[in-house]
Amino acid sequence: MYRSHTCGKLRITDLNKEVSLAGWVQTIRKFGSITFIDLRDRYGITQLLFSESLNAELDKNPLGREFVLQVNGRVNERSNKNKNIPTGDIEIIVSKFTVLNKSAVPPFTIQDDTDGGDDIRMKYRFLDLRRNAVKKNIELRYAVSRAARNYLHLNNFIDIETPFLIKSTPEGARDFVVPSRMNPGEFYALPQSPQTFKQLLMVSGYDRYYQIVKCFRDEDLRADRQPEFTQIDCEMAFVEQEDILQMFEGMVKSIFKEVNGIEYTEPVQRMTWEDAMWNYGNDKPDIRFDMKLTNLKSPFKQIPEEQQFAAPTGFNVFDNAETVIAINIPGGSDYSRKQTDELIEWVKRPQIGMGGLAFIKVNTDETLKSSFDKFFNEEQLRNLATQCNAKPGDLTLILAGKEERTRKAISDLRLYMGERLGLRKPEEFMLLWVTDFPLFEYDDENNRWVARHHPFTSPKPDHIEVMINNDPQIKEAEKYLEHPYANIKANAYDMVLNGNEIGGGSIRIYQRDLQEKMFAALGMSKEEANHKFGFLLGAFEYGAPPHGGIAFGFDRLCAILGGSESIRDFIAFPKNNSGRDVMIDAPSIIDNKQLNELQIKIDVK
RNA sequence: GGAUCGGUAGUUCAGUUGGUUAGAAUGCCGCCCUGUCACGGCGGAGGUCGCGGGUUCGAGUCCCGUCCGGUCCGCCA
Repeated sequence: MYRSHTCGKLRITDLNKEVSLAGWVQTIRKFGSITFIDLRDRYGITQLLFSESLNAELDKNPLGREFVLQVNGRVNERSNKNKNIPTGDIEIIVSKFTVLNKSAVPPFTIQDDTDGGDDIRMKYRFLDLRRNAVKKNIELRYAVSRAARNYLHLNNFIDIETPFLIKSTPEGARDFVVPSRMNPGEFYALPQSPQTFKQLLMVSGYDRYYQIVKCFRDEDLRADRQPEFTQIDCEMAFVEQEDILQMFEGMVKSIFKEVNGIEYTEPVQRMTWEDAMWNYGNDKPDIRFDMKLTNLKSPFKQIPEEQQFAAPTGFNVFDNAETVIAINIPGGSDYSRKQTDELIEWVKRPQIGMGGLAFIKVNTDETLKSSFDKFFNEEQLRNLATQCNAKPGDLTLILAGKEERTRKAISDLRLYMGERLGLRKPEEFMLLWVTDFPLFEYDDENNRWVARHHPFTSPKPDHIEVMINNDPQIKEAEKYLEHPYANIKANAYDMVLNGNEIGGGSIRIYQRDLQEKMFAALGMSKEEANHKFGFLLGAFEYGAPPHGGIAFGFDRLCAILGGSESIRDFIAFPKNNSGRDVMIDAPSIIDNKQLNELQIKIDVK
């Protein structure tokens, strides 16, 4: 037996017990005739005391950090207690020790506050995982998984595995492909999600399915995006949108409670996509703080008469712009020239890409100062400020330009200012359902309409006719906002947590003819649709029930619950920005024998 | 595909206007220490300044290229 207890277990109540422990050497503190060693395992740290003959023996067999050590000894009360650790009242007086394995000097310190940078820690991820900071993330991930499974199990969902080697259907993201040796020249694709399989399971009568499952997308990465990532993938039959929203806000609340101890009792707020875009410039608004936008001019939506841009013409930046949007910063009037200049530089960065930023200060004495004073008289300025809800002491920021870019920029600016004002409190969690997404969006690059969510999403019943009766082909990309398709809404919904999309889903199409019309609307020929999705269309002929579902980004959810921006911290063995695993050095070249078997020739430029 | 920041000791970083022998902290090694827990004290070793080219009397520092890493845009749900 290697150990009777773990290194986190023993307390003052275990005094004088004969115990054995095994673990890794965290630190060695030598004092000539006695030596303290902190022994670490997954559960904690216990102090070992080597004295007299044992200490002499240590001198003959010097230990190092991260050596694997097994000891026998007696639990002793410390003369100087350490209040910082749970085992701090006791120590083990060692009577026998065995070095189970040596360790090379680790390239960085295995401590909460390590000296290692990201690069070296990823290369030696197996050592990084020994650190508390990483370990608690991995444990949190397991807690989230457990909470989700418990909830879903209690609600009659069953976990069914679906295949990883499937057919490539390049809609949306790029597929990872896998060559088939037995079928030369042919390839499997790794699933971007188990979408069609879970729909087939609904046809099969498994009316509540879930899976915590790896998905794969061959797209460029970010701090919150990995090529392989995990989803909590769910589907239900005989449900309407409302059933799904209820069921899954229940799940997320249950995860909050079990993982973070948060009682989220109030119902999750709802917002249509159009309102989200209009008021926040963003389809995943952070509603922990208000600061709604004031739309002064926009082709996106008809602005009601009473809210229309009251400012007169004369300032060409506003006059020439497609869109003018303002945001009011409470208490911002004391911003100095330097600070407003900084904001202007901030929006001019390539990532934001605006030409500039206009502002009006409403000073506490109600005098006005704007960056475009010379174009307007005081009354006009005051009207504009009032229209933006600016009160004495406020600063109103105004962006003008092309609709899409301006809306995105002001949304980014809103988040940036919220951050600066400390309104994005990390300890606060605010959920939101965004509903009624557009069914289609226009792909400028390929000049065609594509499914915003995916092609299995059902249109709002009122919009089916518009979809069927209009030709998707349009010639001028500029006109897409006026195309009837631009206004078709989907039975689709996203769950948003603190400005992050954590889940998204839809009520699906379950009739063959409507699904065929959907494919046609996306510019797919009958043959193409049959070739790609014939199995699904066929299944819909055999009693497909109404169904819908949702998928949660598991890694991201864990990261947010753990208070981190980066999902890499919550994945045991993540990949870097270029999709590489720097520890095992993948991907890598394969040898000619393998290539020959696959009948593949490499032609790298 | 694009933008941007970085690469100097095992590690994290500093290195001024281009100028003698490239520094600090930490880690590592040795000696001393009976109550430490970020132990302490003394001493020591440790560098192809990512790589290649250029400018210059002289390059860690300036220029060009390239590789690697971080962040973001495009892309992706």
